[in-house]
Amino acid sequence: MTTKIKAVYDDIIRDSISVFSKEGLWEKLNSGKRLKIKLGADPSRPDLHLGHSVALRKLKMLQDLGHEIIFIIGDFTGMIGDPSGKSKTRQPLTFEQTRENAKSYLEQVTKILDKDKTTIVFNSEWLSKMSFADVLSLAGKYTVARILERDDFAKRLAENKAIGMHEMFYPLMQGYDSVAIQADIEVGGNDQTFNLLVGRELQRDYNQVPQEVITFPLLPGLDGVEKMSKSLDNYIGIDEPAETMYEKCMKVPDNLLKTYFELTTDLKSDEFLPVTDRDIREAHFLYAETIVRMYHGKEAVNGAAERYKSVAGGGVPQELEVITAAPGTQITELLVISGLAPSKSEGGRLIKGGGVKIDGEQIADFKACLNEKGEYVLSKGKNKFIKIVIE
RNA sequence: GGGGGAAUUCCCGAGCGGCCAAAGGGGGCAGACUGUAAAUCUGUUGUCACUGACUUCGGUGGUCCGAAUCCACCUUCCCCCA
Repeated sequence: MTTKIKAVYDDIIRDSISVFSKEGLWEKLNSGKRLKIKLGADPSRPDLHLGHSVALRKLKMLQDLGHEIIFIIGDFTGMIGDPSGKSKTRQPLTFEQTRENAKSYLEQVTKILDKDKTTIVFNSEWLSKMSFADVLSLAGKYTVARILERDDFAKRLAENKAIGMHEMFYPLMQGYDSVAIQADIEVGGNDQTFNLLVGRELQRDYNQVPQEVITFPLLPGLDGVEKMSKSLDNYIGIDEPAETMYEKCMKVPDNLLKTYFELTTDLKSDEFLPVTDRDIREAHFLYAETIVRMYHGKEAVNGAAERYKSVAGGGVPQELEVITAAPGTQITELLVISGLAPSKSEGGRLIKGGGVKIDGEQIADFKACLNEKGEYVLSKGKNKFIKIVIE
């Protein structure tokens, strides 16, 4: 057992950005106790992607040592709404929505984790019951100066951007979650370091053994600039179809491929480095295969690879979404119906720009219609295809 | 509590009574080139019945033949003083 613990410990130390503290982590892992390992989760619609998988894969290792993973859904904060005031469009979530989201969260998370050793809790359970006196007592444990140390607060202050009072409570609330569930370890992305450390300090204030904090690197997105996120559409979702996954894997920027191998696959460096060094394109194929195998199984790999190669060679994929329409329908309208364009104006622009094809023939006239009955393949750009049936 | 400034299309940011669907940049999309990559170059980036019409410049109401631009009130943010 000890060698197994050592292996997990070494693995975590190697792939994490920082651990507070290493000694504490080592001790707890060897204590023989079933540890409670906390991971905070976004209450809004969760679409987990490879960025999340970095931490999840480590949690799986800890699970295999027998420990319990506790996901805390931040529904209390979710019901209040977005604090930053920047994204005003974000609607506060209802109770039902948060429960619904939690279900889909669990579904996705168990693609990596063991369902039986995973618990989901909602922080409204304890946060909503706190009295004003409780809140003040919590607030009294921290100082304004220390809260302002958090770099995004510091930055916003320096740039004369607004910071809501309640926003200052977010780190405290998140930290209090650790107190409430008596977390032994908390993991998170590197950007969460401050919040995680607040939890550690608050636990001390509430006479608990402070949790060990492990932060993992943020996976850069497919754009190679921002961190991977759903809203920036630079992600590879762990729930996506094999074909989509394969295609997206091929789009990982060359200079990030090694990082992707390291953070999101089980391949050892001596398995992928020779390939990335020799032929980066070859390495992309290896990466795509590896990822598809991890999330869809071995059987899915060939189909996805074939589809990719066929489309890359200018071919049309076999299975397409089918749209039916009446004779005489304008192509711009078909673009909108099929979701290839957000509006007919945009569809018209695409046609004028030469980006729209019917059965491989570029469309020149943006007023063109499909008049004859039959089946057509409508395509936008190089890799968006829809089958149109006119009847 | 007092005084001063600001809010523009996905983002940043120009515009300060007609020539404004609104400069420029970023980002997005498409075309060329390619490895369905990067870099580069080109086009495009409110909607529709597309050489025209309609809706947009924080909100509401007003002035004017005409308002993103002027006035009033409201909302939000920033700065200075207390």
